[in-house]
Amino acid sequence: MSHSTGAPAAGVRQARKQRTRRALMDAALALLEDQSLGSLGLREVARTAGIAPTAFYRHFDGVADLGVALVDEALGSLHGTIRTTLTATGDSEERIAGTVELIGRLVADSPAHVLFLARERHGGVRRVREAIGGELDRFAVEVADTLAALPEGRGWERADLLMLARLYVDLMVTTASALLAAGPDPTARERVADEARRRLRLVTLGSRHWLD
Amino acid sequence: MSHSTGAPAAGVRQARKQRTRRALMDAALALLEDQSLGSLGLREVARTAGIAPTAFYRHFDGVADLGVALVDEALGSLHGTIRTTLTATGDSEERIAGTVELIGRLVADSPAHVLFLARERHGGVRRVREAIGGELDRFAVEVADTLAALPEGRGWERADLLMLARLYVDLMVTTASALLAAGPDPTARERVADEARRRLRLVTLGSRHWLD
DNA sequence: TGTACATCAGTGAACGCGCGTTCACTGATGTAC
DNA sequence: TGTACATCAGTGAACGCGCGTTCACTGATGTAC
Repeated sequence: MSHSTGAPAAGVRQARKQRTRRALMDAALALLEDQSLGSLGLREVARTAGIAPTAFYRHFDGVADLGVALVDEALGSLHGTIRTTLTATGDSEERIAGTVELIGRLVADSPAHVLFLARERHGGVRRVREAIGGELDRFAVEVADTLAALPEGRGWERADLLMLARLYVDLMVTTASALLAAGPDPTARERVADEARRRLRLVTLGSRHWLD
Repeated sequence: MSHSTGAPAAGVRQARKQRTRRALMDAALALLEDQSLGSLGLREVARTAGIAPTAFYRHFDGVADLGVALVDEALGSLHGTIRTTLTATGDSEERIAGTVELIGRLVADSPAHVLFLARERHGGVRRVREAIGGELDRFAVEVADTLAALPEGRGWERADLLMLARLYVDLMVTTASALLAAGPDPTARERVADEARRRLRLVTLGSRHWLD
């Protein structure tokens, strides 16, 4: 039986390595639920992942390096998503609701990643802090570009568009973090979402009168 | 000479204890410049403060306890200050400038405290995180009360006032943190201050049309 | 297909080190008379 | 003011422990022929 079919042949080793790497990142995310990256131990992560401490080095230089990989994973896939939401048809109230829903889904789907980002954005590990800052900056630039292409962005100076985009990004990060802090209680979550929509409404209102 | 004047008599011991406590907190603040509270060691702090590790326990239960004391110190004195700025006479543009200046002064006067707050606000030590959250909440309530008493606050619902107050608090924290990240370069600092003023202008603009 | 050799992810022992916490102590400060 | 006792901030030795990193290794997977 075992030798009958044309097996995938190559890549078994590579696939196993990927699985171990995944296990290390998942273990780290779980442990980071109640501590910060700076206090996360290499042995602790390896133990949780079920491998020997020394095998850690086959995947990462150290814990900070793993942290940077987590940043890529958490924010790398996000870029396209927000553009879709912002350019969705409908009035601004609908787009606001869509944005808050998007954040809600993000937090529901990958709570550990979101917590990690909120915690390490100003955390004690420089390389990770800078990686997050860089990603969020690039993200803000994309939002600014999207806004520039919308009718609402007509006549805006670039600096103002960037300011608005960064404000939106900060609001989104704050909302995500507040949603996490609210815990699993639906009432508390709805309260956070409601406040987030009010904030977005206020900012949208301000931007509508920016050129007055 | 040494026995001539009526010396303070009592309180020498207490004064010395206070000085050691101060030294511990200063040592911690210095060490927290490039790490987070969760990875800060008791021995490390004691060593930097110049006392034996065991003496630490005469002042704090542990590093988390010291962290809570730092939160009180950093935010406890702040409450009165912002009310003065918000109720200052002048148009909104002047009050915006005053607020950003206030934050600038705060960051210039106690950079270590501000960095500590930004870092531990979402940090890995629950007690400290909750202490900061509680202080900022109380702070937002004060801002909301102040806004309610201003002519601009007429006719606002309480929930909206609180939303606006919390938004202002978040903007201030974000600005303080961005100022720190900008480093000592005056040009970079001015760029951050400029963006902060733009943000406040936008939010003020939105609030002016909130009741339309 | 079968064989011989190369690669390399994961192992386990070993190292020196700094950690948090305990304990009995010291000696200056405080207090009662 | 002087004396005798109490308080208590800070000391220093000692403990067991988990840490990050090194090293030579194993054995399954990959490759060349």
